[in-house]
Amino acid sequence: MEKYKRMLVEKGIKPTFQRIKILEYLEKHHNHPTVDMIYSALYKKVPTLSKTTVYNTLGVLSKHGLVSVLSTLDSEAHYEYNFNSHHHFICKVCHRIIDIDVPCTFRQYVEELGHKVEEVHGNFVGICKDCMEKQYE
Amino acid sequence: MEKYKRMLVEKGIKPTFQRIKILEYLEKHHNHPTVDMIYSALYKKVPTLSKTTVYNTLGVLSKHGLVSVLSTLDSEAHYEYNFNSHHHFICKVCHRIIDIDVPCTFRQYVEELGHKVEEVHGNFVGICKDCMEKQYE
DNA sequence: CTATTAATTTATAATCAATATAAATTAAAT
DNA sequence: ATTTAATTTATATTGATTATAAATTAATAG
Repeated sequence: MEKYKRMLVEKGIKPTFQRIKILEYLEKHHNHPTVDMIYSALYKKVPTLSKTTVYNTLGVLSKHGLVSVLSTLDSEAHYEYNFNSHHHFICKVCHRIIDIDVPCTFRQYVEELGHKVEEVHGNFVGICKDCMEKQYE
Repeated sequence: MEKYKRMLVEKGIKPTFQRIKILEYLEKHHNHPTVDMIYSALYKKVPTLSKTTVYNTLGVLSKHGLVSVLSTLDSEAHYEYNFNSHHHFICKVCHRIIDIDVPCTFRQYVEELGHKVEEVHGNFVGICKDCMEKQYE
């Protein structure tokens, strides 16, 4: 709790119970959750929680760079804790999102074109290893 | 017209007037349009066109690999004609999507992890050159 | 410690892109 | 020319997100 409270205060965000719990959830679960997943998971521990608060909090956290919104083609937005820069593999079969730890090699090139790059989103879309293997069982 | 008709027939898609016009629009306009943009542009020439048809057609075309859906954080989906593989720069200020002609260097690495890669989406998000220059005028 | 003020949370309603449905139209094939 | 199947269209519905306003909570001053 204290850890997350400090992180929020450092960014100038009022550390409410709900915000602490949502930030904690995202830091501990690297499952790229949707609003609904976060809400369902925290509802047990924070029974008064409302979905609007999850939306609001994710907005605040991402505005301050603590979390990122992923660029997926899913109808629901997926979020992740901003622990380091990496790419994603999105499986068309099981819909899992898998972290791919490669750096972006073109950021500087794009900056040299005159654009200011603030975020890099790299997605590989296809069929993940597990689903490929299941096809041949 | 004939060119687009042939492309559709080759893919086994029935070449209706609406589909030909939508494919033609996408091949000629590299503005990464939304459904609404396509509908508004074609409405003049195809007055009976309905938005549902634009949705359906884009679904058919992307299923057959003629067009791609972009991974943006926008509420509306953006489409593009599949002329070659490239990345995108998305401007937070003017919301333009700019083609960035760089290849993806990690596709093979991801394949080696055991995942089957079918699409690669690379997005740089930030402030484009034009908007950066306008800030200092 | 209490009261005041401002911010946050919550419940509810509204929005809007996308999809589902079914009737009307068109195209393909005999 | 007729039948059949596919496509288009109009309409209704869905569902994620946002807007609004009331209730609650947190921060601050007295």
